Amino acid sequence: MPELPEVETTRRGVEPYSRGSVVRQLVVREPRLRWPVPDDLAALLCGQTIVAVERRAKYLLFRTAAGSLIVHLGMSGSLRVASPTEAPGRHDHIDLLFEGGHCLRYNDPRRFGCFLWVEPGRQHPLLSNLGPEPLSAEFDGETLYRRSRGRGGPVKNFIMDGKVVVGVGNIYANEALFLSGIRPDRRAGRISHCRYQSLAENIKQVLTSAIEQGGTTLKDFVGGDGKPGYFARQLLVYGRAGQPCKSCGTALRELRLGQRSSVYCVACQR
DNA sequence: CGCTGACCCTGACGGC
DNA sequence: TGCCGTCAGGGTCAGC
Repeated sequence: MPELPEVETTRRGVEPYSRGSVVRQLVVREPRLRWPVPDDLAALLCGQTIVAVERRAKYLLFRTAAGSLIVHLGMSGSLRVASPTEAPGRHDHIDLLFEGGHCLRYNDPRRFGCFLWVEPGRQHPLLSNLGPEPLSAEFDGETLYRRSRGRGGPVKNFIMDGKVVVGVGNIYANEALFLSGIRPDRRAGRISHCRYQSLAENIKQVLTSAIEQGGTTLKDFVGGDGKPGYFARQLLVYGRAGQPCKSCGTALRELRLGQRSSVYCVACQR
């Protein structure tokens, strides 16, 4: 489920229920996530006040004076506000219970996500070596151009490389490349500065508008079914192989790059 | 260092 | 109805 907009939507959704609250209990029903949930995580968290909920790449960071809880939603994870009286369902692996009775419930069928801990002032290995945030000023066409020189792999893999820029998942990589008229299999090192300028702008654009759309369904998401605004999105190429290009009508083609499906228009993208 | 492919896991879907 | 292969929005890691 989660690409960066979903994670940011989740952050905004859970923040009002977490910040300023004291953790009463952590209930781990299934510790076998991408990495095992640390045995002492509950002990470390209990009694701590969440002072901030931040996001770095697709990681959520729950800050406390004693350290930070790191949450990743993986491919199929979600975090929502639940009532502790509500019986946990299938794949509801973890509950974070607060003083005052509310609860954040983590569901993850595929268990590619993680719940980890990092000491204050220290950098978790998973978070070191991450590239710039796509919506920050330090990410631009220049960044992409410079880092792409000498690289022979497909541009789509390049922009999905977390060391280059974080948070560009498969959906938005496809969408941004379409908007910039760049074929996903073009060699990264052979694309002009000018086209990278356009690509960086479109990455920002597509992520920003997706976050805004996520925001429109925020209320339902937090209180209810745990589905952010994914279905409200209008996608131009992702998931539309064989269907006509919305710009020129040519049937969209699909190819696989790095085991991930890539959809593009042979006429609009070069 | 850059790139490729295997792998982690469950569930949905299409073909037979 | 069931079985089987394929695919799914994440990312790490080993090996070349």
